[in-house]
Amino acid sequence: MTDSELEKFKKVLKDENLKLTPQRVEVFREVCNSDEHREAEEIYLALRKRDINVSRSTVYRTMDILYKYDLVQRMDIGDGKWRYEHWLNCHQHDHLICIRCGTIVEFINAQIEVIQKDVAEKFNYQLVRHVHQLFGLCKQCQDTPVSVK
Amino acid sequence: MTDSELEKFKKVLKDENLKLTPQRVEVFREVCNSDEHREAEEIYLALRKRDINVSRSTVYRTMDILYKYDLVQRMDIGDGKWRYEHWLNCHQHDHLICIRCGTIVEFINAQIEVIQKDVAEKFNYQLVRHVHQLFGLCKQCQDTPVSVK
DNA sequence: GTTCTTATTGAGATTGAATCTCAAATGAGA
DNA sequence: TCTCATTTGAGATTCAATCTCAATAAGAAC
Repeated sequence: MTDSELEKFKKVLKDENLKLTPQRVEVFREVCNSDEHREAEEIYLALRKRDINVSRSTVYRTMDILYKYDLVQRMDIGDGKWRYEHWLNCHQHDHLICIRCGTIVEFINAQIEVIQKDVAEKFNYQLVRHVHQLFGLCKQCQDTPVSVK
Repeated sequence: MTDSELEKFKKVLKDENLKLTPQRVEVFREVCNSDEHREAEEIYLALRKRDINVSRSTVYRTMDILYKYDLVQRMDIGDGKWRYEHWLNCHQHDHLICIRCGTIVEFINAQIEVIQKDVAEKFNYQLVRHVHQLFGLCKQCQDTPVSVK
């Protein structure tokens, strides 16, 4: 987490009449300092591991704020849990997800964006956001035999 | 539900050593006779409305079977509930979803399929399935002012 | 620095979709 | 018709997420 990132967060809190608390800063720091796509629980555990005491409730609540004000992005891969990633550079991207090991890779494709706009226009929908996820087996999982117990 | 659809279902049950019960047939009939994208609970309530007594448990369990053997398709639009649609014609399609009224429209775009394959190949992923959802406002919701309470 | 007000925190309770449990009922092969 | 493994139904359980509320703390005013 750079100073400018922290400043951005402070500005959001100020603008929204939310208080700058050590807990909120620590949650934001934890999210900024990782490129993974993590669940709230994982972020909570990572904080505990660093001996930072923030309750589960506060992690969930802070993630809501970060998401609402576009400081994090979140995704749902169909298992009932939100995964969060920092959104500091804010470049739109989609995801490739390994169905065996769970590895998540980001990809960008300009063509698809154009087609999406065309499709929405064709159906008279005013496009707001999209979810585009490719599920498959990553190279490593293709090459690893499934263990039989 | 046509006779041939019922036969297909019977064949699946037979092949998988599952029993043909009236409850299973009624759940399958209910799903076949609607083009909506419904939750298990909605399917359960639709059955009750027709005075067909099938428990929630059985609806959930039957949907699992139908999904597993490709007799229905299901989707997750991020609200924690599976929506099911019959899969009798089995043509792959994606969805446009209105974020205000919930209307779901299907679309097909051959170009996107090609790009998806390219992306997966580029990252050495063996593509298995994908989720592609466009969220926005449908024409009617664009034209309807939001009521203020 | 002190006071005051209001937002925030933490712990545990609650929610809701989905799954699990187990006794009773039932399909379907012999 | 008999037998037995499968299925059903009702309620209990799971689990991520949200809610509740008393105690705590931020930060504005002085």
